[in-house]
Amino acid sequence: MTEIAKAYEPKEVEQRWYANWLEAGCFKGVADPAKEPYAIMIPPPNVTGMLHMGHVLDNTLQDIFVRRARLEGKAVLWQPGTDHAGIATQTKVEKQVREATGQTKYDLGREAFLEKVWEFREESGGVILNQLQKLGASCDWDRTSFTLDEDYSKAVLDAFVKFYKRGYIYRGKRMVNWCPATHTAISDEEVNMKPQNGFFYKMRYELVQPDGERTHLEISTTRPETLMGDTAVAVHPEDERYKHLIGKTIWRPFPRAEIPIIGDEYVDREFGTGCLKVTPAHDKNDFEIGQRHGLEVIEVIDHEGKLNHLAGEAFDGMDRFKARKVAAQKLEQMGLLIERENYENTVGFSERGDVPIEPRLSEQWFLKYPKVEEAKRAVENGTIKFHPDRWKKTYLHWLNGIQDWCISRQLWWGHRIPVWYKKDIPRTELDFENPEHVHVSVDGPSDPESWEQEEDVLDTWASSYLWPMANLGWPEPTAEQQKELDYWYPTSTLVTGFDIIFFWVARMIMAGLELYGDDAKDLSDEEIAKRIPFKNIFIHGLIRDEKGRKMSKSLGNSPDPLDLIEKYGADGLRFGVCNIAPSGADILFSEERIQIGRNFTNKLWNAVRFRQMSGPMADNSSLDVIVGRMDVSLFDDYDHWILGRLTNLTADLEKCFARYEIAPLTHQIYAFFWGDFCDWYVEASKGKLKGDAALRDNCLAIQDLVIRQVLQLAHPIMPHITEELWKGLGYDAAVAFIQNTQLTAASTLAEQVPVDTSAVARVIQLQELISQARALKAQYNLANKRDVEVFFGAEGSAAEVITANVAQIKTLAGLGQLEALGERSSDGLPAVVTPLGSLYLDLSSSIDVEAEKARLTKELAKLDKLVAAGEGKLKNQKFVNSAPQQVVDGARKQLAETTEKRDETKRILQSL
RNA sequence: GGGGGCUUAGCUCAGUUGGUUAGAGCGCAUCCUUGACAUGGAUGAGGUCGCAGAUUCGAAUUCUGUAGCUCCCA
Repeated sequence: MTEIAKAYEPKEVEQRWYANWLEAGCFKGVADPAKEPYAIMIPPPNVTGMLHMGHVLDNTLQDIFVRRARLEGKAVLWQPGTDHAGIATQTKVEKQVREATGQTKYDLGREAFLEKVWEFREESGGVILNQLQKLGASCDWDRTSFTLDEDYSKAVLDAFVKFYKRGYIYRGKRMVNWCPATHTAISDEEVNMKPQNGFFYKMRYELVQPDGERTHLEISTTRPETLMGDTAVAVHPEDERYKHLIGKTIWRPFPRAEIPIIGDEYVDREFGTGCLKVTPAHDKNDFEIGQRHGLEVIEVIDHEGKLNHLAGEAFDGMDRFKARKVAAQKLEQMGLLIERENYENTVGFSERGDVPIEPRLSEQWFLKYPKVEEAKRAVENGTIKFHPDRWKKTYLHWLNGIQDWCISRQLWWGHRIPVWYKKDIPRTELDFENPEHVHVSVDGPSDPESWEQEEDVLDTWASSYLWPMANLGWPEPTAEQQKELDYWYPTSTLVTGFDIIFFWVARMIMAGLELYGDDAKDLSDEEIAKRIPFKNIFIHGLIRDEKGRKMSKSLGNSPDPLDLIEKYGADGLRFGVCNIAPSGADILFSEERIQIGRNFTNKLWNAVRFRQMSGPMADNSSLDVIVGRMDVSLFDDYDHWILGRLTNLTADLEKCFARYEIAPLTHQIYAFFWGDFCDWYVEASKGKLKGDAALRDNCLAIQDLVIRQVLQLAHPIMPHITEELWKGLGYDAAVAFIQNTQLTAASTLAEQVPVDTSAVARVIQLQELISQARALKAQYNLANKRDVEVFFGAEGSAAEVITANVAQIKTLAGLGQLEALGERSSDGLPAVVTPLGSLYLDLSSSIDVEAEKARLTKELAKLDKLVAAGEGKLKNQKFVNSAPQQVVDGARKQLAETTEKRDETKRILQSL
C-alpha cells in the first residue's frame, strides 16, 4: 500500500488477492487430525446456469462460515461442484439445436444429441464457477465435482441398485404429473400451483333410464375436453337427490357410450351440482375412484397434450386447450350446455415447461422413502439442527405426509437407469423377480447384446441427494478417501434456501441414513449421528425485487451480480447482501440497499489510510508486539473505552456465529468501526496525534490493535479489502495471509488489554455532553465554527471529569474555549443540561430569547413527564418489593438524574 | 381445508431469557468541501410497536381473541 488512493478501488485489489490465494493454495481442504474439521458442501448450481442474486447470497453466506472457521483455527473444506440439471439443460440444448439446424433431438438420435449436450457443457459448464471466484468464494477448486462425472455416476447407480435390492424402488403404472412441453414426468415438488381464470361449465348427461323426475343429470367441470375419457359419473352414496340412481347408467355425449353411475364418498355434495364426471386417465382423484370401482381407463390426451383418435375423429390431433372450446361448442349445439360461468381455480404448472401439467397414467420408477422415522428423529432430537429453528416444522410436516417419489424422467440427459430387460421377452410379460428377465446392476449384464437398457434417466435430485457422501468417495473409497470420509463426514453445515428443503435437504438426510454404512433396519441414535450428511442446516430467504416480486428474466428485475461487483466491488456486494439477509422468508433487494457495502469498504479504506498518515508505522507483526507498544499509564478515558468496546464486539460476534445469527454481523461491525472507532475514538485522538510523541505512539498502538482485530473480524465478509489492508499495515510480517492467522478470542483480548470500566462510564457521559454541546451550537447556527467559547457549570467530580478530558471535548465539540463558569453570571445565556452539569454558550448578544424559551419549554415538558413516570414507578410498593434490586436501583438513579436535569432546565428557563 | 411466517419511523428492517427514556440504514430538513473519507461530517424532524382483551409491580416482547398481508402443502 505504497500509493494510497483517496477512494478504494476494488477491482485490481480483488483480482490480485484472489490470484494470490489460489496460487498459495489457501483454499485447499487438508484433513488435519490436530484440528477440528469444518466442511461445507456447496449446493451445486446448474452446470449451464449463470450467477444470479440467489447464488450471491447463498455462497456469500457459505464463504462467511468457512472463512470464519479458518480464522478459528479449524481445518476447512468447502467442496464446489455443479449438477447436470436434467430438464433445464436438455431443453436449452434442444432449443439451440432447433434454432441452429431446425433438427429435433429425435432427428439426431440419443447418442448424437448427448454429444451436443456434452459440447455445450464443455463450453458453458465453468462459467458459473468462474463467477463464484469473482465473488471471492474460497472453495477447494481442485475438488470441483459434477454429478455426471464417472465416479459420481457410479455412486448414483450404486445407490439405485442398493435401493432396488432392498425393496425401496419399484416400477409401476401410476398417475404422474406429465409435462407436455418437455415430454417427461415430473415430481409433485416440481409442480407450481397458480390461480387461473377459466370457466366452470355446467352440462347435462342424459340418463339411459329416466327416473320419472328427471331425464338428465347436471354435471359441473372445468375441463370439458376430458369428457371423451369419462367412464362413469359419480355421486355421493348418501346424497338423497341421486342415490337411487347408483347402479344405473348414463349416456356420455360423445363419443356416445353408456357409462355407469357410481356412488363414492370422494364426491363433495356441496360442490357444483354434486355430480362428478370421472375421467380415470386424466385426473389423479378420478384415477383413484376408478381403481375403487374397476372402471375402464381411456386415455384421450397424448404425451404432447393433444387429443387422440379415442376422443373421436373430430378431436384427433387437436390441442387440449382448443379441444376445451370445441367440446363446449359441441355440447352447446347438442343442447347439453347449461351455462358457462367465470371461475378462478388453481392449476398445476410444470416448473420447467411452464405449461399446465397433464395428470397422466404412465409407467414410472418410484422410490419409497427409506428411514423416514429416523429422518424425523434426527431433527427432533437435535442431532441435525435447523437455523433458524422454525424450519424444522416445515421439514417434519412434509415428512409426515410424504408420498413415494417418482424418480424416472423421460429424458436423455442424466443417469440412465441401470436396469436391463431381456430382449426376447415382451415387456408386458417381464417378471421383475426373475434375474433372467430383468437385470439390475451398476455395470450391466455380461452379455449386453441380449439385453435392452431402460430408456429413462433419473431425476436430477435422485443424483444430487448423494452429494455430501459421493463427493468424498462413497461408495467405494480408496484408502485415502476413507480417511477423508472419516475426517469430514458428517459435514458441518448446509447452507441453502427454504425452497429446497423438500427437494434436496430431506432427501439427502434419508439417503445418508439408509446408505452410509451397512444395510440396517432400525438405527440407534448413535448410528444416526454417524450417518447424517450434515449437522447444521442454515436456511436463508429468497431474494426478491424491491416490490417483493420474484426475480425473473421476463420481468427484467434481476440484476447481473457481475455488474454489481463492477460497481460496488465483490466485498461491497457481499457486505451489502449480508446486511439485508434477515432470517425471514423474503429479502427485498434493491441496489440502494447494498450501497452501504461500498460505503463501508471505502470508510474502512480511508480510516486505515488516515492511520498511515497519522504517524510512523511500528512493528505490527503480532498482537503481543502491539500490546507491548502500549503504555497503560498513558491511557486516557477514550483509550480504555475503545478497547472495552472492541472486546465487546469480539464477544458479540462469537455469540453470533455460535448461534448461527448472521443478520447482526454487519450491523455490529459497522456500528463499532464507523460509530465508535471513526466518529469517536479517531476524532478524539486527533489532538494527541499532533502532540507529545509518547502519547502519540501509545494512541497509534491502540489504533493498530483495533484495526487489526476489526480486519480479522470483517475478513469473512470482506475478504479482499481486509487482506489488502492487513498487508498495508504490516500485520502480515509473521504470517502471509490473514486467513492463516488466529482470531483473538474476546476472553484473550480481555486479558491482554486492561480496561478501566469507570473510564468507560465516563466516556458515555462525555459523549452525551459533547452531543449536547454540538446541538447547542447547531441551535445558533454555529455548528461549523470551531472557536466557540463554552462555560461549564459542573462542580466536584463532574468538574474533574470535564477538566481531565477538556482537550478531547474541545476537539470533538469544536470549541475554542471550555472553562468553568465560576463567578460569571449565566443569566440570559443559552444552555443545555448534560449528565456532567450544564453548558453555557458565551453568546450574550443576538440570542433569540423567544426561540430559546420555546425550546426549553418543550424540553421541560418532556422532562416533567419522565420525572412523573419515574416517581410513580418508585411510589409503587409492589414494584420496589418484587422487581430485582438492580432494576430498582437503576430506576432510582434514573429518577435522580432526570429530576436534576428537570430542575436545572427550569432554572435556566426562568433566568431568560 | 391444513401448516408456517409477518404486521415497530416515509421505506427496508433490528429489538436476545419481560426491566432504565424503543434502535439502525436509507430517505427527508438545516448547516458544512476544516489536510482520512461528500462513497463524508454535524444537528434535527419523524413511532399510541396492526387492533382488543388477559397475565404481571412492569408487555414491542408472554397468552387469548381479532383484522390484514404473505408463503408452503392439499
